[in-house]
Amino acid sequence: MAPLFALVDCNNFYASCERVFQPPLRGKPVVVLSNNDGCVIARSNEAKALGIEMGAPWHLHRDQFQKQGVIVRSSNYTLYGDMSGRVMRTLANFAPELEVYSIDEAFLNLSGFADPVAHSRLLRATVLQWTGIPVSVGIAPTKTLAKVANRLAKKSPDSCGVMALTSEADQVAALQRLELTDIWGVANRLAARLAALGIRTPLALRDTDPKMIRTSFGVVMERVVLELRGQSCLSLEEHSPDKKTIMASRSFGRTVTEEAEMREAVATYMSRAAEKMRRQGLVTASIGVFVNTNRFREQDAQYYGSQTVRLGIATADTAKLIRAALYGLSRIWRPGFSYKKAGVICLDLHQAAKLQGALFHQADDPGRLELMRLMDELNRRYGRGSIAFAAAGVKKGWALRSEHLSARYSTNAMELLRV
DNA sequence: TCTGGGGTCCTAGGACCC
DNA sequence: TCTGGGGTCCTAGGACCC
Repeated sequence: MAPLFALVDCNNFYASCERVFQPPLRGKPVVVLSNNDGCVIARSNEAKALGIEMGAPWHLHRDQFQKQGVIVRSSNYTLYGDMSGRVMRTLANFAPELEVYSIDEAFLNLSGFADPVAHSRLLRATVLQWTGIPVSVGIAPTKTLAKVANRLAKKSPDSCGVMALTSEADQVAALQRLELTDIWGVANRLAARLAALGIRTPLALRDTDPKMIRTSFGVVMERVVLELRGQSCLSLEEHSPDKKTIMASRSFGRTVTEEAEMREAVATYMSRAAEKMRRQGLVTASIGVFVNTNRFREQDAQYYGSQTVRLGIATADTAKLIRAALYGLSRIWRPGFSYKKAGVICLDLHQAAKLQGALFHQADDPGRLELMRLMDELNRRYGRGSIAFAAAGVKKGWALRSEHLSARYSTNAMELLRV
């Protein structure tokens, strides 16, 4: 069956969430600000009409907003996460397969539906009724074209929030109404490089030889071209894969100059990240710590420090991770700078459940420590990659100790050592 | 004698997304 | 004084192995 995707996108999501709980905000220009009330991260249509840009720093616009009667809200991510869940659960009633793409977007598989437009109108009305959130729907044979359709559904008042691009003629007409940077996967840098080759519009990109694009821009851009032509390269991903990294970072409301204060901040971020990690059933054997100064203050001395710390044993234990993070911080801390931001990243995440031997949870057990010592000895004596363990597809030292220290392999370890 | 070439791993950096 | 917080994927190049 020919693929047919619908992209459902919540309109001005954070601003719409605020309105659900404060109906008087309806019809008024509303903006939502980032952490520390730094900059604008969501705008109602009325705010957009006033020319307020995404990312506009609040401190530069505070007076203007006041004059224009713009209503300003600090962000409330718990609320938005909860509202997102309600929207997604509602959408799940409208398609056999659903991919939650972001907090405010989902792809639906509508292939085989007799009247996808009517279906999407019903979907739209239901989501509004059940959650109070207005959405737009774009329908097309590829995800990239569904994105295009969605954008046009938002732009065209007469579409009533649903736009389908099923025929090639419709697709061509739609692409003519957009800029290159409106295309999913094309931002300023790539648009500039494309323009240098004379490719200045979405239609021109669509009509460029994909092989040539692949040579000059790589496989990602080649897929964009094919998808614009109606050839589906990106499939629906129903099950979101495990995270590969987890980050916790913040900009400070004011600058930090004392190491003690920075240590406190890093410890807080680390415990936050560890919490996230445990909630997702993951562990890490490697974390990154970074600090940096305020890049907007060009008159200040700039510094960006980062350090990766390997733990040896994968864990989600907050205390162990904090110790490691503070060690990392001590390596990169330089006195004399005004720090603006810091954070930690959990790298190379693994599912705790898949790690055999429960080594990670009982690393203090003498028997297990002995086995680990044996494994280290093996590594030293035979070299990495030369023993049976490596043949099992083990990539890293710590993984060798973790994933393959089951009963089966530990027996082999003893035998190898006797040789 | 023949001094190649494929494969993997790691890191850094670039580009994109919401 | 004041400018967000997350993520993903790809590529290039060097080290190393066989």
